[in-house]
Amino acid sequence: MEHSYQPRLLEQAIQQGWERQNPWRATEDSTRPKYYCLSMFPYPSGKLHMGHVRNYTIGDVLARFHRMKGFNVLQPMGWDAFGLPAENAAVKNSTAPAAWTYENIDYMRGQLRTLGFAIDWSREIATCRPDYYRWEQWLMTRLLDKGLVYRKTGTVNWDPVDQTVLANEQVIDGRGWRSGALVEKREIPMYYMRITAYADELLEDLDQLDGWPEQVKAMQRNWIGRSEGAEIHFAYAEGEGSLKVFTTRADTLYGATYVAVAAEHPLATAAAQHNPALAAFIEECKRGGVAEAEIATQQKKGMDTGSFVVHPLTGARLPVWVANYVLMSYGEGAVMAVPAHDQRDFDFATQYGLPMQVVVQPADGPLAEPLTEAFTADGVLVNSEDFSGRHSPEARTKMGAVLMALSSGAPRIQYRLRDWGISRQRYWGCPIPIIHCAACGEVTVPEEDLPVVLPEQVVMDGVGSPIKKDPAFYTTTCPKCAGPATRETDTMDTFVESSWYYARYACPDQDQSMLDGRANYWLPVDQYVGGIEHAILHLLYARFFNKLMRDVGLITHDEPFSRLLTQGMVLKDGAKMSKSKGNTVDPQPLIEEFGADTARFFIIFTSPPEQSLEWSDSGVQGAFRFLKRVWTLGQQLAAAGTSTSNCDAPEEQLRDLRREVHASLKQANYDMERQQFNTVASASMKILNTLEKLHGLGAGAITREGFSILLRLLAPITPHLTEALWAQLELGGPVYDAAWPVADEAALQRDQIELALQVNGKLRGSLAVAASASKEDIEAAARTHPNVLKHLEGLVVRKVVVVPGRLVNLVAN
RNA sequence: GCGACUGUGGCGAAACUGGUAUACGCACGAGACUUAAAAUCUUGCGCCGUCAGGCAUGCGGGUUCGAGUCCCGCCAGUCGCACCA
Repeated sequence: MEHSYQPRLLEQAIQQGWERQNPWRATEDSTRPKYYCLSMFPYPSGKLHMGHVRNYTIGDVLARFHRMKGFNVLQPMGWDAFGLPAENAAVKNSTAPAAWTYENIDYMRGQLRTLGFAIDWSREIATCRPDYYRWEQWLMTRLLDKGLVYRKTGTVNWDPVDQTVLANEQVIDGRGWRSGALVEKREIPMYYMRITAYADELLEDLDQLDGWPEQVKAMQRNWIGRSEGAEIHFAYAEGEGSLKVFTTRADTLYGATYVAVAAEHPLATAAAQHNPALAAFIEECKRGGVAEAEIATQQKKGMDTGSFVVHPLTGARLPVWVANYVLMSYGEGAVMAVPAHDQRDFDFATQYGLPMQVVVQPADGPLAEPLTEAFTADGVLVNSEDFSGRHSPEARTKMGAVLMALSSGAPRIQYRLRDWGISRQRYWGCPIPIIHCAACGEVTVPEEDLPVVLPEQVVMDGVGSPIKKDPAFYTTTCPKCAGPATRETDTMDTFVESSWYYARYACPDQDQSMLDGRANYWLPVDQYVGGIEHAILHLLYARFFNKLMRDVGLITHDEPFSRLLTQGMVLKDGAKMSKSKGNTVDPQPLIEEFGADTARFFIIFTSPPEQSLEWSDSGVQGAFRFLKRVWTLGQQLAAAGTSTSNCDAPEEQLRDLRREVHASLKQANYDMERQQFNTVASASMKILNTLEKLHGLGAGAITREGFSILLRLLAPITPHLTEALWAQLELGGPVYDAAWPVADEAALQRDQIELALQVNGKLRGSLAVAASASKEDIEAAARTHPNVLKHLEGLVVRKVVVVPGRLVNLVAN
């Protein structure tokens, strides 16, 4: 009597066994290579979505695979628990963000356990707990002392109706999401982290990240955006001082016909004081949000300020324009405009009838004027006094030297990367450990007073942050002078918590310091798994924090993540799953109906990890069908008992089938190493197809051998099913500790091989030859093949290409 | 707008370094078992053509004996753009 496959009961029983033995608990062990496998921790939004299931399944496959390969594996889990959605939910449901968050964590933890991940839960972290965030406050005070955190004004989205700062996602088509009011830009004081001080190192160390996808490294390089150029000073025509611009094209300096500044530039502000039209235009530029995509796609507009600056070499008076395409946040917030050699300047100059001057000609002859577009390539200089006749790169170098001699500029390296603004005017975040004292100014909270605890029993009314209205929180005394003082009421960007959690997992119970020696054992993370959407910000900030922690002496390595796997999105009907589109699939009912193993297998099988995954209910059925077949064959083998025969089958048919099993295993091992898990799942399906044939032929030992391979191959993907069958077949120990299978090379040997036969690259037949056949033998056999002879009729063979083991191609004309 | 990526049957996809395109599944067709259905099993399945054969990897070129794979130019879609996480 066969038992049917009942995943719910089976999985619960297996999980209870794991909870008793706790095999995922990791401890430092110098005798084995360590493998720290980390998946990006979730925001506790309420319940798991398919993206989480996919992310953690991929991580779990890697963790379990490496355990079977003999590594000392750590796979932790935690909660990125601060953030905006908790505040929104609190306003909507009249609950406190903390209570909502803890409830979600409890529910989602239960879901993760149901999925059977090999997680060391003793290391669980929630970033909203004071025992976690106190250490980030501690680090912040160190960084303030080192000058790596500083205060300046920054631009935010301001909702004039709700009187509140909006996140970019809360700005929809230039309007506040609740009030519908037109959003304005507003300057407020904020704290910044000096990530630009590490720009060069963040850029250069990308080269040592061999285990990262090239595309992610390329995105980070572009984001950092190092460019070599020059700073050029244009003296004000009236009054003292000069306007600084940065350019990578100093060679085009003689072609500058005007300069343009951002609306927020001091020069624009000054000029607007006695020019109402200009003031109105600047106000217009300040409308709209701060998102770069919005700014970059808006129509280019500008206005003459009426002021002039002086060209540092020619002495010409150049008009100063305000232009909305100039970004205050990049360089000096001002550009020299060279319409003939910069497309944006060309478009702007064309629109406003500003002059153009060609100063660079292409090597192959002069440009046809008037220009129809800017000539932006390097070339030979003209109309540039002493510089005429020089090539662009040479001219750039010389220009830097000449400007320096005139004190009108200097060569300079500029980054696109800006310092990281970490202040948020929100409640549900880590308090910034600073006290403002009328007498002493800005004072960091002393170490013994940390953590600055965020009160959790609050009422969210949707208007402003509770701690900004709570004297019990913000009223304090100055640590320096003991006089009355107020606490900073802004909280930190939640990217701060996620920038160092990977290190804290090594020693989550440490209450005397941020990290201890265990961090140097486990770090760097050997494999990091997460969504491609984090390719730039999170991963750059985490790399930055690693270097900060290194430089305060907490850890020794330079980079946090040795290998990175960026998993694709989960789609339904070709679109990202989202509540608004109504195309979500809840993992919970799926697991209840088919079990975690089916969900895991479907996710692994359906797409390679880095690509998007198209959800398919019938695909889930297919996965379930496959696991049922594995179960059924397992029951039959268990009933048959151990075979007395051996695997050295004399019959050719059995030898061929056994070869198929080992060939699939060999391919699967290759695919496992290159993290192409979908074809590992395919290979396991092929092996099952073959094993069913072998079982039908009564080949007991070969089938049993193949089945033990199949169970181990599937163990990382479907751990419950394989654990149960492994025990039932008495294969020894738990399958999670079984040795990873390796193909038997002897089984892969073959005497005869099939070659493809081509004439002029077209397939004309196939040829069976001895595996040992020489090129000459193969060519001779190919020339006598009837279909080949037919296609060679009237032609002379000019060349024969033999690709060993693959094909023979006769080239004839 | 800028940066990065993706595009192969009706669908998800495979083809590792250029070497027999469509493995493995899904859906669908036919059959078996069944009173029936579900489940399960067997079998067929890129397109055109009666065959011979021809045409097919988003579109247009190129390199090569040979291109899904390499190069150039387009088109479409996806992700990121600094306060969503």
